[in-house]
Amino acid sequence: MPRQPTITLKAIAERAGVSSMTVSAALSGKSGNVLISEATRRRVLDLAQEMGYRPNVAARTLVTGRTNQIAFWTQGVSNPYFNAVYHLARRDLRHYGLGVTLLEAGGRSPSQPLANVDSAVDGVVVFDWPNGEAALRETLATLGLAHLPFVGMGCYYVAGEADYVGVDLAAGTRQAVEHLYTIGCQRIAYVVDQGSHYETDARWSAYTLAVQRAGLEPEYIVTSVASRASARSLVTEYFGSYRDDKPRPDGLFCHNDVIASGVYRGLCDLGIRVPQDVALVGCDGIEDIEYLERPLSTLRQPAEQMCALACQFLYQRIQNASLSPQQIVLCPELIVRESSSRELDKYQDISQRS
Amino acid sequence: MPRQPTITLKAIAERAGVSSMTVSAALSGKSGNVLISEATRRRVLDLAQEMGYRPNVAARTLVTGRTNQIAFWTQGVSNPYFNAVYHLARRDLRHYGLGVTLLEAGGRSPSQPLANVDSAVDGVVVFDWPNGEAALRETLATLGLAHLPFVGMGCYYVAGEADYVGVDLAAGTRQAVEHLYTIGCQRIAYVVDQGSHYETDARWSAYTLAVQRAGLEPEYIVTSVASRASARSLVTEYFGSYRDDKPRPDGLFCHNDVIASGVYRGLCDLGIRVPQDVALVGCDGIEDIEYLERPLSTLRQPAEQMCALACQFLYQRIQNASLSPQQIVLCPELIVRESSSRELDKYQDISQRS
DNA sequence: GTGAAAGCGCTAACAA
DNA sequence: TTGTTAGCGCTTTCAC
Repeated sequence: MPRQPTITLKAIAERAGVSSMTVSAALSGKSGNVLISEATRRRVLDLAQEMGYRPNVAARTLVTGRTNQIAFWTQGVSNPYFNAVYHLARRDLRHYGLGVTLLEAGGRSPSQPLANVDSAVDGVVVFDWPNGEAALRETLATLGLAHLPFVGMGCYYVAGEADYVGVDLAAGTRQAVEHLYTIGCQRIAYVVDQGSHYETDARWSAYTLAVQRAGLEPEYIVTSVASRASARSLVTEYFGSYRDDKPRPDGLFCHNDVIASGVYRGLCDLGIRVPQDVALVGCDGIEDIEYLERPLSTLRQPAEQMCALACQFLYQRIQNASLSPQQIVLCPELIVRESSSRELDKYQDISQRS
Repeated sequence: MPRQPTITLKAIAERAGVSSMTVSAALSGKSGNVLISEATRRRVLDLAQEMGYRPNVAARTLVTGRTNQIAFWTQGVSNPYFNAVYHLARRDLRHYGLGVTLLEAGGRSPSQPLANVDSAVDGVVVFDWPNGEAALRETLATLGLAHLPFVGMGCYYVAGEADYVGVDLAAGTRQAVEHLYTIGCQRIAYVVDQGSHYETDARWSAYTLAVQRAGLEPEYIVTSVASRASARSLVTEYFGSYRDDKPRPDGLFCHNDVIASGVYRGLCDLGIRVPQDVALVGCDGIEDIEYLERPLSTLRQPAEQMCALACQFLYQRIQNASLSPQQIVLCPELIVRESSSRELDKYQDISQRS
């Protein structure tokens, strides 16, 4: 690789007739005990501009020990909600001058990615990590990163020593179930995928409780993976096997919106009407479920606020490791759209228009 | 920041009773002229494992001049198709031991991001860059990165000296238009956003030509931005203002699937039936348009193959800068779904079922 | 205000 | 097969 003629501090220093240290100080605008005269600063700045100087990040990192890179640690990458959150966090971190490296933790332990190509980072944003703080710290320790600042973010959170921004899906789920009950659903099921460790999920327990409190029987519809296709075929199978004389769910709360949209399609396949025959509520708040012929209700997570706070917490901790833990829990918002609207008559009309 | 006790090569060397250079060679498995005995190698490897050694990437980069990081350069980040492509490329590059830094070029010149926090990279994947190779090289030169290897990828490509993997949307667009014509559309319009420099876009010109060749009049429906919301409101306005006695488009080819799904929703709003009243074809092949009540036809881009080839080309160029340019053009695939199906009778039935 | 010297952790060259 | 030396480009410390 033809390494192109690198413009170093020294090169600028020579042309400016000063030492390379002076150039460094001038460029970095140090307000420490080192002061550079306005004249030299200008001269150096102009020269750097003119010569097209670009600092060597590796050299700087080597001596300062700071990379200005943050790892964004996630379980999976194939969900629109993840992408929305990821890009929000990227933007927030950029405001702090921090770049982002995406870390996809295959299974429960992301040791592989962290240990690999991914360059060193100054901190980690841990998104929707379901295994608790202890396990997280242990994993980090295994990687020799015990002291690496991190912030938890998302719907899994437990009180601990770490900074986190939680989202209280239990409260939201309760709301969603009550909503379904209120509009008249008598058999409310929960659609979830196996991979979601769903027995320890706040949605699962909150759903179970809420349904029981309403005097109904919980019913779990479990698909193998959290994909649209999988949810669709599951629904076709599950609902397709019902006879007319047997009761079937008339309200579905879905673990997330991707599942919900697969479920919706599955119901379409069977000619089951939403919301008249089955009402549907998803979770997350991804954009595309709003654009279905029958827009889906959802439990919208406060992604913007969550990211903003988490990035702020992390930035502050990087600046000052001895800060006391910052922990906050946000609430999702139940967005009621046509898929679970009580004004059934209205939709009866519309569905007959064609 | 309490810098934790770093495990360096030297530390391992001392414990192993060898020089740090030996350790370096043993760990990197050098097959060059430097050979390490199997015994020392084992000892060093075990020790490194035991002490939890993690190489200092910055130091390595400083001396080798290689970061093993690739910049993924894109125009915008808010499109599901982009996300799909991005993650595909990430995976492909990881196979080559390369990490990825996402570079979002705000306007036409991404100088800002490249010059900023983003660490140095060994190469660039340029995705759907509409401004041509010359402009690209110029931009790189401005940044002092004239010799940085890059590969172009996507639907904008022109013959030149650079490696690229193109997608021939002109051919695909022709197919799409002909398809719409074949199923009986007599007034086929093109829905596009202003930001897409659409007059220089292959889709635009191919659409225009194909429509004219069919003896029809081109009609451009132009929205301000490429968002679902914008497309939806545009359609509501555009079609809402038509009287029954005036002809209106009965076939729409959309610049991309995001626009298509907004258009679809807008048509729903107006009670216009798809495909009976208006047939719809999008472009890209994002997943969620397959899950609408009326799945959308689309011009599916060969994202997997495109990414695989582009990453391969880039990797090879990084290894060997003097390779002759590798250029290839792939074809999109027209996927016909219900939104433009000719079996209108069938859908007539379905739409009356409720 | 500025400069000189040292060194971050690693690898490339050469010598042994 | 292994060790020695040098240096990547930058910042930090301390002396001037």
